Amino acid sequence: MARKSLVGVVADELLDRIIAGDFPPGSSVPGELELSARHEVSRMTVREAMKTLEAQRILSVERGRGTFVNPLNRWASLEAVLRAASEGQNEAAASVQLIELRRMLETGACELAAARISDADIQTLFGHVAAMRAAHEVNDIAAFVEADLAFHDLILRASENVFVAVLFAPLHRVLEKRRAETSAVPTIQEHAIGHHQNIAEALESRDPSRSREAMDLHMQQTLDDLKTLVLEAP
Amino acid sequence: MARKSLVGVVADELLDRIIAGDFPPGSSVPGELELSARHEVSRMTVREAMKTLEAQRILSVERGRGTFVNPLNRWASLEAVLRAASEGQNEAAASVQLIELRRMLETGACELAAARISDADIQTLFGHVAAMRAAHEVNDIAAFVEADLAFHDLILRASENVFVAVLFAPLHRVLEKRRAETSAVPTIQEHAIGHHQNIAEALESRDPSRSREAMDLHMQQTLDDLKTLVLEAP
DNA sequence: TAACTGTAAGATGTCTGACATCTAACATTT
DNA sequence: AAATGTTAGATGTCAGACATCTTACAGTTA
Repeated sequence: MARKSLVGVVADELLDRIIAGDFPPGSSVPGELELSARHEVSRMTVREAMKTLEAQRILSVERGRGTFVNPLNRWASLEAVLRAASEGQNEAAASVQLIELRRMLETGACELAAARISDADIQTLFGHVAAMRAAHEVNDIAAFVEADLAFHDLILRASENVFVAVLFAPLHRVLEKRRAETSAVPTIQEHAIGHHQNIAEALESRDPSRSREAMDLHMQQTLDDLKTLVLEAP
Repeated sequence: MARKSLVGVVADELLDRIIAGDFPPGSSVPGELELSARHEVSRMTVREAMKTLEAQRILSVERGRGTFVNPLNRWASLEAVLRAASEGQNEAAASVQLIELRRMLETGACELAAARISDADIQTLFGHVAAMRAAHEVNDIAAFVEADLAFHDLILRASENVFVAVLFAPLHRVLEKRRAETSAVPTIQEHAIGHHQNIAEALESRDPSRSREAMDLHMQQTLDDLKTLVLEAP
């Protein structure tokens, strides 16, 4: 594990304090000098930390006046918004909203892919499904998850829409660990295999709306799985 | 207009050179010292510029080794990806892909909103449609666009999904000016009014799939309008 | 020969202190 | 009362220095 630089630590701590409500949106954060004293680093280090938060539109720096916290809906970092939205008892709600978002992007990408995916890629999709079946047989969770991710990634790429991939990347990072958990349940694995098979067949038929529907059912199942897991968790 | 700081200028110029292909993905950018000489600024200014690009996942800085350009699909900034994707003759394709993305988010949000929007908000929606009609009568383009944007923003908020709003914000900024152009055509205004009316009525019926369909038709029309405009443009 | 080790070059990480410039509030002058 | 000057405090930029990490290479040793 890479040790974090001081800049990263300061940026994290500052973001934590913002999320904790120490500096509500619209208010100003302490001056660079005060922060450098607070965190026991030089002013330049504080400035670099600020720059990273400014690039994510979390802070607005105004020369001569100070540095201000932007309202949450202007933040450009999905991870930061997730941290803020997961505060308190909102973690479950945030998880559901993330799946909702994923559903929009994946069903949309699947609909586009139906008209654009190559024959070779379709065969690869069936290959991934076969790999999922094989992994399920021998109870190899890691291999199962890998084939699962490859399946979805391929559809994303087959949509030939760069921006979808860009917006999906942070979502992918956030949902990664949760997917490993859900995929550990054998019953859920079987459901997933069936859904993936349906999606691949729908894409093979080149029918956009059927493809979208197939992916939508899969997403609905994922959402249901998450809800039962969240509800059952102590 | 605010004059840009040196940091912003250096970051922009560096991003320009990256997009121009001077430093392809995977390769390293010149060292901080070399860049500070090239742009005639201090090393600290270069470092702060790098930090902004690193926060957008455009660059990866590795201590002791150098600074490297990430592949485009890891970039977290929609604006930067748009600039890169619009290079050469790809601008039209990029515009189409942006609309495709907008379609996914707006239809998804509309579907969610159908089950969550309040009665008061629905009345406000009809109010916005009325405002669009009034603006159309007197040919007030600015007022028309304002009501149009307010209509869509309200649906986004009514979806009660924070992350959708976060992802949509940069899209909004990018598409803002284009919408002003398309909204200037009277025929397109009439089309838009009809579609908005349908969307509001669909939401009023609380039918998610009907609401999604109504928004989808609107997005389809927007895409068609864009295509004819792009094709007709000299 | 092969493996280990020390050295040095080059890169980023951080610090210190200084000066420049912008903003806002206050004091002064007209 | 309005215009102007002053000042405090904030961010913007600079210069130079030292620390630390990575890599390559030469030299040493088994």
